[in-house]
Amino acid sequence: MKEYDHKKIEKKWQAIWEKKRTYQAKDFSKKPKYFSLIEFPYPSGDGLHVGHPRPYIGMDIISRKKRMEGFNVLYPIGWDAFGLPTENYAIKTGQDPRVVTKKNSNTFRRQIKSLGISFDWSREINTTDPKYYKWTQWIFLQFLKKGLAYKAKIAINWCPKDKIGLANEEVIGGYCERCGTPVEKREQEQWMLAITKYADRLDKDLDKVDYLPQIKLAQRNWIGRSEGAEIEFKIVSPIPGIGENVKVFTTRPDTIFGATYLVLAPEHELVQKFKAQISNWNEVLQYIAANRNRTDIERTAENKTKTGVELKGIKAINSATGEEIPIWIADYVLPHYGTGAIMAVPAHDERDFEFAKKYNLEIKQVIMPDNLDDRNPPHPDKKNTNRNVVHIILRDPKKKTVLVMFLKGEKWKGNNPINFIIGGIEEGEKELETAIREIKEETGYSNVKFVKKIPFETQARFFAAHKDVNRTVHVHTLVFDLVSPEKVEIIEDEYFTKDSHEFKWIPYEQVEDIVNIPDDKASWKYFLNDGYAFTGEGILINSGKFDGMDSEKTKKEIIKFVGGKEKTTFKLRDWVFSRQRYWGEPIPVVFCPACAKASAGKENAGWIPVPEKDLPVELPKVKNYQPTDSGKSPLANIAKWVNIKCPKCQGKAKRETDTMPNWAGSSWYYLRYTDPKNKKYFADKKNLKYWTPVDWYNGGNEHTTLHLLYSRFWHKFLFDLKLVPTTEPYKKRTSHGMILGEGGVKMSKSLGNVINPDEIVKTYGADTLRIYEMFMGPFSQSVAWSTESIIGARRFLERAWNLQTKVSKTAFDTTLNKTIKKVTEDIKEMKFNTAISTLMIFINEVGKSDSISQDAYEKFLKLLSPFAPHIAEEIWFNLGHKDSIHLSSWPKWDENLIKDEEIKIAVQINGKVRAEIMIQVDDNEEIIKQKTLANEAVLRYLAGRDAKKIIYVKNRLINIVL
RNA sequence: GCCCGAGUGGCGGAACUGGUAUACGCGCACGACUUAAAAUCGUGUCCUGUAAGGGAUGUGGGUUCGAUUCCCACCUCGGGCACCA
Repeated sequence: MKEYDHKKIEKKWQAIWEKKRTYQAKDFSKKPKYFSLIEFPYPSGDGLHVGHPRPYIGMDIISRKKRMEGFNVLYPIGWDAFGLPTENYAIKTGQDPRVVTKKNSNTFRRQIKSLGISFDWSREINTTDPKYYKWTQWIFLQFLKKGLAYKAKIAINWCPKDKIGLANEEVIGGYCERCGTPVEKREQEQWMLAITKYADRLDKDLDKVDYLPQIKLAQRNWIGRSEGAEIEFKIVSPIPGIGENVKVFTTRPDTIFGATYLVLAPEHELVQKFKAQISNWNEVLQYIAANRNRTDIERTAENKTKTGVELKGIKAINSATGEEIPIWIADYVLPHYGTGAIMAVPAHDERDFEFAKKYNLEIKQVIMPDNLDDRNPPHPDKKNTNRNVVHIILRDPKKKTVLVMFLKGEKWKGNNPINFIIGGIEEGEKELETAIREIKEETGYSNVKFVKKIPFETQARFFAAHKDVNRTVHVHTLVFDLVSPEKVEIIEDEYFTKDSHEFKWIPYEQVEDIVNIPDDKASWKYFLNDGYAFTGEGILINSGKFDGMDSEKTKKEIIKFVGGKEKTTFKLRDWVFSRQRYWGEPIPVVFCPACAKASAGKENAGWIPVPEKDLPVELPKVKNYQPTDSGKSPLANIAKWVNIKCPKCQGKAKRETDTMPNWAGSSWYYLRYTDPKNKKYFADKKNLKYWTPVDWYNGGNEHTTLHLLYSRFWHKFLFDLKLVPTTEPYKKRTSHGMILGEGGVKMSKSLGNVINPDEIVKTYGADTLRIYEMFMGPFSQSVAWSTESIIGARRFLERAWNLQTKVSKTAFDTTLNKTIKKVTEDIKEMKFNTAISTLMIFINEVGKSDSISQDAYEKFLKLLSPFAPHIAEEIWFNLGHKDSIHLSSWPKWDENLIKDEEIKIAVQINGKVRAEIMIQVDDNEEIIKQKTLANEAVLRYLAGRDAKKIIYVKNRLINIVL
């Protein structure tokens, strides 16, 4: 037998597979189809690093297994090649990005091919190929036709020195990434895609797909559905002027009685409308200006303190109470979310609370928490009673202690309440009177001083054991200071005796831990922190006819009461689809001034689509790739290209010089794979029908909100045009973890810790690299690279290779069948690391014997083949086969052969393992108990004691409790 | 600040649905083969203790006969998002 020579073997089989088209997907087949997809790479100038292939290998294993299970598998690849890095390289070196892209993708292709991944290379696509981007442009025209593409003024990041718009990624801490100049905001006309029109469906249809739960959650958070109401508030002014209403959006209409002021975004149109009525207009203007010029640096430096200015001279009317409330502008209210205006409810919203504290605005509680005391919950069969009560925080200000009451007695069943001084408010009595009376009667202290009432009331429900009734109480908390310690005599009654209570002075810092009823915990916290916003649901107070009702259940009624309407809003914003850059798909429209005049006032007036027959609008060659001084794409400099006849009126017109973002080409690429060479359609309907949806899409976590959402949006749009057969593009989505550099830091050129797979392939072979990358850790998590550890993967393959000298009889039935089962199931769940360790265990087992039967060896090779395709194929042919192992059938296991007859189980005493015994599988409990109690070690531990309890877990362990 | 993920030997990691923690691999130590080295093969390898035993899954509590796994609080690391009414 020859030595294992990975260099020879791997090159040889790669050539043969390519020649025989082993991995080509066939359009239409009797076999069931399977479409597996990875995110196609961006061919950067740095070439491949070892992190790139991890997902490709993972999905390769899935795809290869699916092929062996009889599926017609489509596993394609291409290049997502438009975008910034190549363009910046072009600007720096003056090289044509087309040339650079070609060079880079050639390198990538060579490197990926050297790994033996079963891509169908005959379907390779490239987003920068005019034959491809013709269809990207075509889809854009469909958006335009349906009114989902529109122009809008949008603030962009602008570097005043480079005179260039910057991507968020190029802004580092508020400064331009390349020249360090502070970045400014600048308004620019941009093409937008109305993804928000699909927000609802993008959210709801997540129910239909099989994505990892974190991925669904991330998408849902990004879309940010929120149910609430739009409510109008009237604006009034002593100076007669325009009568206006302002619409606010709120998710908490139930708190409207507590709306003590109104806040508009500084950009809100009504601010300008009331210019004449606003008496501090200069101050307002200053605030607006400061806010507009504020760059990201200043915002971060500002440390989140909220700022704002009152619009003096105008007021709003709270639609629920009819009271006049002040109006403010503040930048914590965003112009593009909801209606750009809010009703502020400081008692029940954290931001409003912070703002109200800072500017001394009224804070009015309208919801109190409904505290169910779960230590002493109401009894279902006891009488319910209602009471108003005062709780008294009696402080000794000199000693910094508080008087706390410990209830004693058997009736509480160990759940004795520990609380402040409590007293029921009698008919006709004031809170303050009750408090003073109770202090005197219960504690004897007669010289106390009222400090304040805590403006936070609560409701409590509990079983009052001392009176044998259920109570629902409305709690008012008052604070008193002890002036001097003299006492009068305590008044005892039926319930209040010296034996039923004990009072202790407790230091401030211990109060929170000692007091054990929720109301006192809450009011103490409120007292200590000088208030906080209670944002939960509860019982309405100070809310007119709604008092006493449940806040959650009353929302709809309150909306009706104030004449508002229910409304759902989303965080998701429309997609800015223009870039003033060279290296992207030209947006296929022209601007015609004559047509603009004719259709003035209409949306997109003057913007005429390029006729579909004239697509693609090819990207012309330019001399200079730098954007123009005015911030336009370098395309604007090519008069010959820009000036064109209007396709509609034949008048003088100019081409749009904006290009598309690089998310465009990747929003539909998976569709092109089904029919990559079609000249008439982006893909034939028959092909789409057969191949879509993608059965399994694996990609990076960083793409879960942008790319994944954008492509779902495009797909749904195409579905609405009846151009694709499914509502969702991807049935299943998983994600992989990054490969980090040695020591767990990110691999990057600047750190000099990038590992090039070429080196590894040369030294150890592609199969070794594949095994190592799949073995190093769980596929979904980041793992640090370790060149030192690769050798283990190589040794494993060599052992598998060396078995060729041992082929004869030994069958390894049990081990083999266990291995088949485990590997089959692990691959399905992407547990590649444990699948490989199972294969290693098998090899170790066989290594102990002199021989292995050909049948067992072949089954093992089949299991190995998705992971290490070259070596498996080579041995397979050495064993006499004439057809590829990769087209053979996946082995099945026999459940009967897996079962052991005799097994070892653990014997625990009080939960600790003290011995092991051998049993026959499925022995009954009696036999096992006998065996256990006969065991020497067990007897030693029992030392004559009897077992209180014996727990037997079938075929696993027996636990004796003493 | 909010959301998500993670924390287990010297290192990467394993552990089904709550049931013998540390599989598999790296490294290390010893042994065999060799003139020698490398490679290979074999044995050992959580900590502590002579042993019996005791202690370990980020920390502290809880539930349970039994917790890496479930609950509560906290700490650390990684990723994402920035005031979303």
